[in-house]
Amino acid sequence: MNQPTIADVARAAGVSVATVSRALRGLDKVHPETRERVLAAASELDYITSPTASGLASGRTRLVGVITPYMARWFFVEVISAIEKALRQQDHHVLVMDLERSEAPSSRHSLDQRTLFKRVDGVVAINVDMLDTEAELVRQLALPVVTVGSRFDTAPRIGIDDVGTATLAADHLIDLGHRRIAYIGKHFPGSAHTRTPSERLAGFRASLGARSISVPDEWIFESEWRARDAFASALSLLRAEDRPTAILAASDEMAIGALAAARELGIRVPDDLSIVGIDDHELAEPFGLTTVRQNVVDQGVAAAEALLAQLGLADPALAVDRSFPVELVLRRSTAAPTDR
Amino acid sequence: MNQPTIADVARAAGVSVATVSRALRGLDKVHPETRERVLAAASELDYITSPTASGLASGRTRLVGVITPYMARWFFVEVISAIEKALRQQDHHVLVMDLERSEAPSSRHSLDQRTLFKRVDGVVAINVDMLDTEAELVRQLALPVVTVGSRFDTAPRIGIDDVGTATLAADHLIDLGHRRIAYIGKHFPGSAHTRTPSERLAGFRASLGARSISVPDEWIFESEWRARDAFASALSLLRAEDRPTAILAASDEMAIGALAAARELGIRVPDDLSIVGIDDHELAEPFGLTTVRQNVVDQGVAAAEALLAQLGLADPALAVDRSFPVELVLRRSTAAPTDR
DNA sequence: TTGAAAGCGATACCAG
DNA sequence: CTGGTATCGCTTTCAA
Repeated sequence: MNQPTIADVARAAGVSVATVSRALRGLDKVHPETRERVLAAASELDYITSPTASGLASGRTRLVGVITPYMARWFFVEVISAIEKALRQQDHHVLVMDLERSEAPSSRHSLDQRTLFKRVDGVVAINVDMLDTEAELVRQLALPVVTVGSRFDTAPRIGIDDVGTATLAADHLIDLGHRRIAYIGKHFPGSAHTRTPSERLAGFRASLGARSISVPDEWIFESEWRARDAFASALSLLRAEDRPTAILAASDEMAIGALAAARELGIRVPDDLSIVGIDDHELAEPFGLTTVRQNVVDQGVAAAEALLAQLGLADPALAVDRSFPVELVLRRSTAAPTDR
Repeated sequence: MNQPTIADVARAAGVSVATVSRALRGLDKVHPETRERVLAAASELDYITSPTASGLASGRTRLVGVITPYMARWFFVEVISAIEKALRQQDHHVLVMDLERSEAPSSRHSLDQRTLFKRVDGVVAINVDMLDTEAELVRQLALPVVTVGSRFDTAPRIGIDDVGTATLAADHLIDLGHRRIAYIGKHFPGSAHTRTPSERLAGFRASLGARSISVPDEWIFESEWRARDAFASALSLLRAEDRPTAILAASDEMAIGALAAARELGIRVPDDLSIVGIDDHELAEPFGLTTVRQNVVDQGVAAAEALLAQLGLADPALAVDRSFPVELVLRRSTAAPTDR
């Protein structure tokens, strides 16, 4: 079945294509009665505007690029999903660009013109540190940008206070009486995702520093932000003769890995070891993990709004930095250290 | 900076736009020397074909719609990520359409013409049962389709043998000596995702039936396929006076929920209870979960290939059903039942 | 092998 | 408020 074009609608409604275009897009300066007739004809014919044609003519594709260092991780997929749903409500679609290079986890793919030019109206960058060439490209294309977590030029940044979040978690451990605290989640050099990891580590250090508590370097673990790697780190940490009484993991996925490691070694949580995470991942509750909760959906929606605002499709006041609150959630993985 | 158009390249190379178009797309009937000149001019100018214009003229958008009942779940995000990467290598992009309706988990969004018409060249449907209207629409638009898991008309279907997979897991429990086995993961009526759940349940029943083992209805749990819900189900199951010696969870996420429930109740795994899952989720290894492994990346790549094949961009022989092997992975969550 | 020109299906400016 | 028409940038006959 051949799809009808705007000309068909015009003919059916007895008006010009120009009028159809206006009527359909809800522009003013169209007589209500005329609009009525156009709408009727359009729905009668099952007419749908061709995105390609309208894109070519208007220069807007209604497509938004979402750039991410990896998509298959809790925070990332949750936020992408929220962005996608929010944008779809405004008739926009998401083009995911996963920079992860499975063959070589520490390096990553880069963006090129082909990916961006005329393809998308704007970009949401989720916790990616743009390469110089990418940044240059984005600036050159003058694409509206919103970031989640990381920073880019003066683009609106949506996120949480990562330093404060980690401080909150560390303070909790200290308040319980812990003084021997390890940290899992320092980023690898050359990672595509560095801002959040380094800020959380900074928050951890700030908290301990404020109470003059010191941490040996071997207790600060570089780790990919996922359970598997944290599991390995925690295993080696907990097998050592001299082990900490508490672990702060920079994400719940890592905290759960640490939990599994403790379980593996027969170390009781929280009796022998306290573990605190950050995120409030779906598994945190079933596993009784104490954590600092952040609301990812809110952040995704905010990112979508900030982008739409820059596209002139939402209140311009929404195109600003927004920092969302976090909250300590006490469960059963933390307790006062046992004297020994 | 204004982006150069095909006319600029033509001028620079001293040929017509038609020739530029051919040369750039690698069509034959272009003199090697001419092509050389065109390519040089194009790269000199940093020329990039406008996807919108080329889309309008050719009718191909190089966009593929990926339809999914939810994107923020292990299997789904992993397969989407694989599809996206595979397609990007062929210069195609993915438009994710997440049908999940957060307000009302049991219902879902539906696709409409706006989403599909002229927007995408083809569709990959991941475990979605299409509504009649959607199916009708897709047929009407004559869009190439590939499915992962579920079925659609005669479209190539990529997946595993779900019945056999569940049978394999159940057989393992039975072989260990279990006769009192519960199942978590029956789908809710009205769910958007039914085929895999019902096939796995069928596999479970087939396995037990073959040995004349019966299961009380209360031991078959309806559950959303995620840890949280399985946790709740397992809790009520394990609190009962009369409880099973083993649980088969239709996915690892649910198995992990069950693991947490056992831990919560002080039930030892595998001593007092065996748990087996399906998937080989990232957390399966750290938690020592016995499971049936499926390779999701392979399936994603295969789906991308099957779609590209239908678009004439890959070996036509790839546009066929493909069933991938699964494998039982023994870990520490299963053992012979203890007499009592 | 190459070029000229007719679309592709809208948008948006300029008149009326 | 409505219509005519140039334009967006490329693809694709049709001729040469």
